[in-house]
Amino acid sequence: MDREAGAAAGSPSGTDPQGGSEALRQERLAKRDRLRTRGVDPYPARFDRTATAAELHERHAGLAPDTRTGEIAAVAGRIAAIRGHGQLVFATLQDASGAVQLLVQRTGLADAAAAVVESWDLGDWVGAVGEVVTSRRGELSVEPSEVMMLSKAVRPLPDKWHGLNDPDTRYRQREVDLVANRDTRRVFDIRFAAVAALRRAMEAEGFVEVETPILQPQAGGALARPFFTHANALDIDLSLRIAPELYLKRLVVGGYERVFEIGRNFRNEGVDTRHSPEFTALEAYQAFADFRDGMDLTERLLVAAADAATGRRTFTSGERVVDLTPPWPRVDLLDEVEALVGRRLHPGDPRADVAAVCAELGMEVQPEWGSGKLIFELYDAVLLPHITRPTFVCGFPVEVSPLSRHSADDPAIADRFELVIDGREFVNGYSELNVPEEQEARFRAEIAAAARGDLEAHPGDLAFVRALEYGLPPTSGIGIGIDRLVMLLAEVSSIRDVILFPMLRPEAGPPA
RNA sequence: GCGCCUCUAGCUCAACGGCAGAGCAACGGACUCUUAAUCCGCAGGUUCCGGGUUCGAAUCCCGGGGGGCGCACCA
Repeated sequence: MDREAGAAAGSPSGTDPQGGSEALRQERLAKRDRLRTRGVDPYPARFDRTATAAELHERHAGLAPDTRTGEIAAVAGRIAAIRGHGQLVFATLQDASGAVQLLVQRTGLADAAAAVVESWDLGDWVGAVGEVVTSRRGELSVEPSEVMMLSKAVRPLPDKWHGLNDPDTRYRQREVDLVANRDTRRVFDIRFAAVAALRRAMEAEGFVEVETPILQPQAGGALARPFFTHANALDIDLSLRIAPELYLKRLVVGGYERVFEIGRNFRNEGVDTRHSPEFTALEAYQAFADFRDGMDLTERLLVAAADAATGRRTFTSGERVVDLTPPWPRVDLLDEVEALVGRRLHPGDPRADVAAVCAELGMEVQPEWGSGKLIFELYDAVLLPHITRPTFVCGFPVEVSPLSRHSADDPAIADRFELVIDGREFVNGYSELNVPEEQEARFRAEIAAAARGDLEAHPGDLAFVRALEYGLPPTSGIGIGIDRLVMLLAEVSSIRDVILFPMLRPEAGPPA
C-alpha cells in the first residue's frame, strides 16, 4: 500500500509528505546505501544501552578537564549537532534524559566504524560504546571505540538553532516539533505528569478507574452536539460520547461506590484556542457525598496535579497571575449576580424582568430561554470572564442543570458548582439527581426544548431512568477539563499546544 | 459561519512593482578539544494554487486552498 501517493502533488505550504527537498533526501539515502554496501545495517534490531545521558552526568558531575574515568558506557540517542575537526569529531547525542557529547577519535576506529561516523547526519539515531572522559574544555564525553547506526534519518530536521516555527507543520508533524522544540516536550511532559498525578490521587482516594462506551446509541450527560458514526454489524447509527456521566452513574447504581474515568469526549462544535472537538475529561462519582464534597475533592486533585507536574502553585496567563493555593473561595451565583446588576434575580422571576436586565447589559438572548437560562447566560457572559483566582461558584438554576439534584432550600436552584479559574470553567460538579421520576420529568422538559429547536437539549435516556429506578445512592459527581488544566499548568494559551495531534484539515484536500 | 493576518530554499527569515537573497542544514575541501566550532569553496526556488493588471508581479487585484488570531457557538 502506498500511503503517500494520494498526497504527493501540489501540497500546500511545504508540508508535502513526499518532501520538497528531494535532493537532501537523496543525499541521505545514498549515505545509507553506502553503509549497506559495506555490510552495515542502517536499521539494526537492537542496541544494548548501559547508560543514559543523565545518568552519566549524575555519576560524573564535576570532573576536571581531560579526565579518563576508565568506565565504559554504551549510549544511544539522536545526533543533535556535529562539530568536525578533521580526525576528531564532536557530536551531541540527545536521548530522552538529556544530552552527552561523543568525542570521536577517528584514527582509533576500525574502518567500518569510521565509515559509520562518516555517514552521520543530524537526526540519525546512533549508538556508541566507549570510555567516559572529559574533554580538554571539561565537557563530559563518551570516547567511542565502537559506533553503530541505529536508524538512519533520510529526512533533514529543522534548523538546530531556530527550531520549527510554522504552526501548521508543528501540529501536523508533531514528531518533528518534539525533536526540534524543547518547549514542546516540556508542555507534554507537564501534561502526562499531571494526568499520572490525578490517577495516583484518585487511587489514593479509593476510586476505581473504569471504562465506559465511547460509541453510544444516544449521547448524553452534557448539553452538546455529538458526532455520528455507523456500526455495520448492527446496522445502527451511533454517537460518539459527549460525556461519560450517565454510564458512570449506572456503575454507582451497580455498587461501584467510587469510580472515575479519564477519557476523550467528542463535541461537534467550534474549534478555537479554548475548544477542541475531542478533549479529555476526568469524571468522578462518589456515593454518599454531595456537591460540597465534590468541591473538596476538586481542590485536592488540582493541587496534587500542579504539585506533581510543576512543583509550583502560581502560574501566569497572559498578564494575569493565578494562584492555586487552597482553600478557594466559594460564592453563590445569585449573590454574585445581585452584586453585579444591583438587584436580586431568581429563576422564579417573570422571564420578561430577567430578560430586561440582560438587555440592559447588551446581551443577545434567545426567545426560548427561560429565566433560569437567562441568569446562567448572564453569569457566563458577564461574570465568569472576570473571575481570575480559583473560585467555586455555587447554586445554578435547575433549568440549566438537568442531571443535578435541586437544593433542599429552593427547588429552582441546583446543588451544583463550577470551578472558575482565569475566566474559564475548569470543573463542573453537582449532587447527582437520583429521584427517577424527577429525572424523567427533566428529560421530558429537554425533549420539549429539542422540539422547539434547541440542538443542545439533553436527549431523554430511558435506560438511565430505568437504572435510577434500581436506586442511585446519594452521589457527588465532578468533571474536570484536563486540557484546560494543562494549559494553565504549562502556561500556554492555545488548546492545540496541549493536544499532541490536534484536529486539522487533511493535508491534501480534494482537487479544487 | 464572519473579520483580520499569513504562506518565499529542508528550517528560520529578508527582498514589498525592477537581477529572488542571507543564516543554519546539505555538498566539496582544511583542521585532534569543539560545544550555535571556525575557515575556504559550491550548490539549492512552481515565491501555496489558478486567473488578471502591467513593459515588467514574490510584491498590486480577483478567485481558490492551508494555517494562525479574533468574534459567534461551546467546556
